[in-house]
Amino acid sequence: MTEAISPYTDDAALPKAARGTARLVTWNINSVRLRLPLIEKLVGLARPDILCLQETKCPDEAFPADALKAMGFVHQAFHGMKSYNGVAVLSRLPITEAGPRHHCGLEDCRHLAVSLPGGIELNDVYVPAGGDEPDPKANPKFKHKLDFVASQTALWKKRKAGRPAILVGDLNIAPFEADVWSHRQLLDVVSHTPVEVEGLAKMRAAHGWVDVARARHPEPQRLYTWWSYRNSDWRKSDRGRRLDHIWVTPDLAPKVKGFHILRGARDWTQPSDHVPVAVDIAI
DNA sequence: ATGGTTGTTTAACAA
Repeated sequence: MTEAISPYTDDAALPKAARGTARLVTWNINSVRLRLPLIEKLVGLARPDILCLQETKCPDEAFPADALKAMGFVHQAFHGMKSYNGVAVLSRLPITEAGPRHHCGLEDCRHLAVSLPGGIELNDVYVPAGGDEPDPKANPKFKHKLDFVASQTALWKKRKAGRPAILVGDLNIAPFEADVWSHRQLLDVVSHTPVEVEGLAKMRAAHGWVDVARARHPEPQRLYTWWSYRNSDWRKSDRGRRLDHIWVTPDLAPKVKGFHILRGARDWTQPSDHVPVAVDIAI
């Protein structure tokens, strides 16, 4: 399963999905309404069968369902709110919503679970960013982040193993040293602190999740999916982090036939600060 | 060390 080649693609270099696979793309879109043209561009380039979005920033009654149907996503599940958060699963394949939406006693639109044909459960997750101060006592947003990850851990621990499942999304944690531009300089920066990394490791272990990116591209290969808006030249400084993840249950790992980080999207007009991440699975 | 940018909504707030 290991590949020495880079999973990064710029616009022209993205291969078609392998025969007999479905292509699933996850993307923190940072406003679905503002970036509809970018979704259209992604669809033309990558032809995803399923597109999982985070940070749609859009209440359900204002969700651009018709425009996305016109792009071929006739099956949709979305769960949004005003201004913040929001997740959506857009699909060419039939989906039915199944599973919990709420965590930490909040209805803050960070998790959607759907069933795919064949009974695979797909989870679209948006973990809280956690604010600036990595101290749960001083910073309620960081506490919420840790609590949310713990809630996910409890959920996956009690879920029966053996059923094929996929978990994707913006988990807002870069778990390994090669997932950030400087391990040493980010040890105290929310997204890469030891307590978050440990929390995410527990969540992963709770269901035997396979981290697709790292299974195919082990350390020390550096992998990022997010580059801050606050760098004048993101490509030159390359101060990225791997915050967006695709996890599969062990039975699905051998069915993963392709994995791509669409880095070129960071240079599109009015880009998201996250880029799309794609996986091709024989399902 | 600090500040750097973006989106939603309109001066903060979150990321």
